Amino acid sequence: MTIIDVARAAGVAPSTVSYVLSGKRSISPQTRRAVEQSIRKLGYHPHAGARSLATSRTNVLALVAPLREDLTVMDFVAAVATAARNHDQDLLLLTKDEGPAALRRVISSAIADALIVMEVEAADPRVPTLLALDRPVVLIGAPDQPVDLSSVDLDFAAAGGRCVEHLADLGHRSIAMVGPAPSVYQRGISSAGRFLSGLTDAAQAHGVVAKARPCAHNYDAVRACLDALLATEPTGLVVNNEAVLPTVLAELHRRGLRVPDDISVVAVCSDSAATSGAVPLTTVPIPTVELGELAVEMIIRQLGRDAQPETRLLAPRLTPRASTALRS
Amino acid sequence: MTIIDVARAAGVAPSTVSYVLSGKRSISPQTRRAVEQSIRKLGYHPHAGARSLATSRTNVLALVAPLREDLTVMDFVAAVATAARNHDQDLLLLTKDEGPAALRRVISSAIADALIVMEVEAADPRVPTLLALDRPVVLIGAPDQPVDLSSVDLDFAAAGGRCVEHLADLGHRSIAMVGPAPSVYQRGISSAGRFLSGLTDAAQAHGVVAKARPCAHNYDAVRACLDALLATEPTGLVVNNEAVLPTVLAELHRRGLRVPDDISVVAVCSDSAATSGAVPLTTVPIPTVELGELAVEMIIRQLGRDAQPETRLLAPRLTPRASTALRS
DNA sequence: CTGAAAGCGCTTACAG
DNA sequence: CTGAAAGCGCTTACAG
Repeated sequence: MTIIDVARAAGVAPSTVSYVLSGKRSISPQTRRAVEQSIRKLGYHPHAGARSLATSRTNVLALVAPLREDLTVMDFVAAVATAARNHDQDLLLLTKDEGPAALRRVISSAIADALIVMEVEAADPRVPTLLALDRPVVLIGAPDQPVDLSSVDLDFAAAGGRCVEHLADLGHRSIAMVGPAPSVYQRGISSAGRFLSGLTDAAQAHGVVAKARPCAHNYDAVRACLDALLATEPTGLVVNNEAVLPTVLAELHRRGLRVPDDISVVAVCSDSAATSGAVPLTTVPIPTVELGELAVEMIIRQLGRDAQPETRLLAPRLTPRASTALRS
Repeated sequence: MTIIDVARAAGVAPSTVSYVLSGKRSISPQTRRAVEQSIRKLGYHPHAGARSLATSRTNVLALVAPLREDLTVMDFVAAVATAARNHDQDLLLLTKDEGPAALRRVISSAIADALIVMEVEAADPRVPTLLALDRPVVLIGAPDQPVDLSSVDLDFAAAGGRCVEHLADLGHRSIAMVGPAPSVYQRGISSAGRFLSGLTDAAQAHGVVAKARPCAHNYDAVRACLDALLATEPTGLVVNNEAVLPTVLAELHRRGLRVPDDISVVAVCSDSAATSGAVPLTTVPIPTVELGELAVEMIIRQLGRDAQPETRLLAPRLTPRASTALRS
């Protein structure tokens, strides 16, 4: 089933079929109709390899994702996959631990046209490769030190600030934050640091006392973290660590702290995590759908003409729910 | 950077480079060395499209996944991606909601060689397409009515039985089960039904009273479900619904039921969910890594010679932890 | 508005 | 053990 079969069935030359498909030159209505009918009747799909050989374009985007158990990562993968299809691109999935060689391979072999890379760390060994590739690249998650690559991210500094502002508006004067695992800070995932400094700055600006701690993903770490944070009896708690969120809430309950009566809680998490517990949580969601769509749009734009690297930070939005209340 | 450049650099014919790469004929050690050196020096990667055009093989596997917020789905995607790379295949990611047309497109366009499809439902519209494609297909999750396609899955009937057996061994005589959402049963995801009947059969065999309820993913549903299940004061609880697990545990605590003192809990969930709360949970994990590896192996085998469709159900393993104890 | 043909970069019979 | 050449199925200048 090739373009020649379609051409024969429609009584035209193969090149005409090609032009009907690409729309790159004007075709008489009758010819177009005949060709389109043959295509449909024969169920013709052009051979991707042949097309890629002729055009040096694959219409495949590669997404490099850290494939761990993490709902936010899952959300991003889903968002990028959907956005890619909306732009007539297929999505190749690469795992983070394949390293720089996989990026070279996929581009040099013309398996994909461009790369979307999640969670690029400070001093990430993939950055030099990404730059050398000289292909469209968009990072999801702005890196610590700015590199000469495009990226999209939530404005985590503003998000940290927004959480403080919300609690301050409700009269809270002492707040605490459960952060990501220490390893996240160490690896230089900048969102963690930016959230923290946004929170700290806003606390200062609002005259609020703020205390922050990282928190690893296990029960003992959660207990130790809360022991430290609750010592000064904060009335507001910010949780920027979706993995430990259920455990944090369970632990507050165990300690006799009612939400929001004794302590207000605002979390950075997905909507489904926010609404599955007894108390619906006030959240600043990570806009994965918008970020995925934006990343794909930027890649597509770069595939057209070569654009300058740009960084787009989306403004956070806070969804108030029942877990935050006026300080009693 | 083509095979001709490599050939020139090594002083051989392009076909020789090809044969060095494929190992399909014997090459003198000197020639081989020269070619391999040129390949490395030039950083040569064969053009995937050209290769696919010449061989009608892409070395790409397509995975059709339901991209919702679900850690088990994430685990499967990660497992299949890793297994694919271990077999020198790349992974194209398709979403479940693209439907049958996407399957035809990907195969007819020679974008991928074979399909791994998750969560095929009873009367799934994709099944006829999958059969008509006449390409290697492996389902992850055995469908309700057996179809003429290969599949891999956990033996959910045995898993349900294993949970009962474990609780019965500990002296429990009345148990309850929190099942997946009603919609899951309705859609005919067979794992839910098979788990339930395995549990029911084993209960009968062990002289245990068992009560089961589906449970949607929100707080009210969890409360209603537990209201119904706890009315008869079971001493053992089986949770086959990872999404509501934290909420179920929180709700038990709220009702003053201590785990495992008042009620033993065994869950079907990932290890990370099992160990993040106050009480480490006895679990029957879904062996996503093994299933993903198995699915890829079966696909690769089918790509070689055409094999008969086969269904492989992996035996469940139960990991005892602190959430189950002798009935007091 | 349409066609004939070169060329994209591989693989693999065919030949030696 | 190695090479020259046909062919895979497209696209796109070139020509009319």
